[in-house]
Amino acid sequence: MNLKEFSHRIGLSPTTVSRALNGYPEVSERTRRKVLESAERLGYTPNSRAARLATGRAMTIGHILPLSKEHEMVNPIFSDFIAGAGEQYSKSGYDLSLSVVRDEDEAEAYRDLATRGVVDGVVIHGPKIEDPRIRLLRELGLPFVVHGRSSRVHGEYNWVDVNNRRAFSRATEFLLDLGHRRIGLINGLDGMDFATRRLNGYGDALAAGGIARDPALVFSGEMTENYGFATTMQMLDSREPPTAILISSIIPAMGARRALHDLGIGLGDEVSVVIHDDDLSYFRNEGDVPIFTATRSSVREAGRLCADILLDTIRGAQGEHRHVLLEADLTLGQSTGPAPAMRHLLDRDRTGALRRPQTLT
Amino acid sequence: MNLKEFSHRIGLSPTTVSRALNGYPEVSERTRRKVLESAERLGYTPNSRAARLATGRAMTIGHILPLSKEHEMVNPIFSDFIAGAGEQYSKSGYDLSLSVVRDEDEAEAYRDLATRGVVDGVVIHGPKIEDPRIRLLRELGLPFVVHGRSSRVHGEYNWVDVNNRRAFSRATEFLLDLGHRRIGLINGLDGMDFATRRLNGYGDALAAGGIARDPALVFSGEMTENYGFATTMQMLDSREPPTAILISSIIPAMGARRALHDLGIGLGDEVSVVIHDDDLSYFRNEGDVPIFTATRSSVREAGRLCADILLDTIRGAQGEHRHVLLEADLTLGQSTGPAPAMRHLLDRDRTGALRRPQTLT
DNA sequence: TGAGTTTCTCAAAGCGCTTTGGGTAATGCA
DNA sequence: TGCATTACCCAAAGCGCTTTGAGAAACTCA
Repeated sequence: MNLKEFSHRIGLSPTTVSRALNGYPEVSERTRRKVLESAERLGYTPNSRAARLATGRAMTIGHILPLSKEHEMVNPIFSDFIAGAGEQYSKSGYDLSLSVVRDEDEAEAYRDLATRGVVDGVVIHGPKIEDPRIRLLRELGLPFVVHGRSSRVHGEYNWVDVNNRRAFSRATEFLLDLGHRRIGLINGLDGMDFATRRLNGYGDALAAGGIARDPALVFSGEMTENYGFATTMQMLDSREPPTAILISSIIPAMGARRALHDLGIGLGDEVSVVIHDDDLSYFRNEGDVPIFTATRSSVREAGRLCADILLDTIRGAQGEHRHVLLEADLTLGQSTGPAPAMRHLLDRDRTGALRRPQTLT
Repeated sequence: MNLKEFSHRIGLSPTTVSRALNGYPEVSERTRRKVLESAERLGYTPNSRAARLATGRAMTIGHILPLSKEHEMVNPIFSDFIAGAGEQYSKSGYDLSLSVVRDEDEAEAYRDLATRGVVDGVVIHGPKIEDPRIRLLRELGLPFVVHGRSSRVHGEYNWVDVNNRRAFSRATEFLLDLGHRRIGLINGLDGMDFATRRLNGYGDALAAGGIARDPALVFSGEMTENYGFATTMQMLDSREPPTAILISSIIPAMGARRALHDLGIGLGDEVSVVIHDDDLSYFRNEGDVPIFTATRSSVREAGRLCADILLDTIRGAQGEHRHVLLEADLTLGQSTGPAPAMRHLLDRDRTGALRRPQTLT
């Protein structure tokens, strides 16, 4: 049923019905109630395609998911972020459009969304240093918000980010305080802005502690379980293995744990691990004492915040740009302990003795 | 720039331009080429909002992601499925619309998509036994495809599913052949169709092997890492622990492995594990010898297939329904070995001796 | 060359909504 | 009661495309 027929049936003009449905003040409350109720009863819902053409608004937010040919990876945090953002869109009557494209087509995809007029704004995921998408979207005049930030980009833009530098410097400091001197870093892909900030945070703390950075202890790569396994193996197999490792996500941390177990090295005992925990719904680092000591920041919450900011921007809060910098809290888990100071003097115990919950506070 | 202006600029009528762009035969190849090239040069792209209204097609496929209040979980396979499906949509010029809703609002969400006319078809995720969504979509007359199947639903519909029953009976048989007699099952949520089929496959094989099913060895729940950990702990802590465990996904399998390690029980040695592996991009069960023995079926491929079928249906292949039943291949990994036949006679070795790669074939 | 075909092009009528710019009925006030 | 307000309601003109029905131009072929 369309508006014409519906309004005719209930004895009103299309104008009045449209106004009633869209909350315009020119219609009496009594009429509005009547219209709403009749719509419910007769099962009338306005056709969005027509409304979108008439208003010029798409009532849709775009997200682009680029897949590279080499590592055909979907970022595991993507689904939780989307869940958070999508929740907010629904509340505001917006739809979410997801475009899956090859990464070399990404710029074209944004351009396409803009000129086809199918979205009112977009979210930029996984910004790199000096990310070209920001400039592109400015040119296109399409509202956007960045999940993360992009260093070396001039000018203001909307973003929601975790204080990655601070989180990783804190985590490193914490390990230093425990007496660790050789600390590994299993980081995200090189060039990703967040990875750079984390590396800087790690560097800050080491420098403050008067410790030279050892390139052999720093890794960057796609954050898979196997990546965590392989890098941990490599580090521990070296002449001077670390006594502690920082890991950028819980997924490679699972791999790191596997490596430790395979080598019969006690986690939180012989080797300490601190992770960054995005609080993924299917992979919670929880329990009375969480498995991992972690800097935590919910990516789903970040999704909600991004959505709110973007919707505000679209609804006319022109001019000023909005930023949210989330501080990650450091939560103590079972994966950290004092550095085994005498370790290099002892024969390594490879029986994989049971790790006991820590009593540190 | 709109069609009117563009066509005027290049000295043609809007009709001709539209036909040229949409591949109608009434326009000469020379003209078409000229139009396409001019569009490229002048940066003209048709406004999709207008096209959608005019054609009555939304050129969009809907996916609904329900979140329940209790376990606010996003299925970890969701992103990979979407990546597969989205790839196909892009190729065919379709958009993907994702609605995040509370699960009690799910039916309403489908109804809404249909009456608002914003999608041409939808994909049903995670069907339950006798899933009401199938009937609803039939009533709404909205084309759909189910990722999975729904038992006890009458009549035909499009679906793509893994042969879960066969996969799990094979996996169970495999364990029986290795001499295991007490086999646990860590399954998906009760009521999910796939979980039921897997349970049946497990039951089939046990029955064929003349083994009684022990309820204490069967678990169902949301497939998180912690769930795998907790259930494994519980089983192994019992009077008669299993010597082998079947696990419905690699995520709880990570938890199971953690439990085994915490207890100092050798994986693939004292306790064998077979998983179902959805071949998630960030969680590959790979290596020369994969970590886990697994029944594998790529969920991303399932996404592609669902998309293809749905697009075909929308483009008019009326009448016959299409089904794809994927067979999962059983790949041997390091997590299985012969049942420790004498195990109950011996004092359990809790030193967590290093597991060595198996030589089984 | 001219009739019959084929090829290309066009004007105009929708698609189903929103929104402008009046109009009419109801209300308030003297 | 009469006039000015206010509260409602309506007809009609878009939004930018697609598509129909028909006309003009360009070819055939004898």
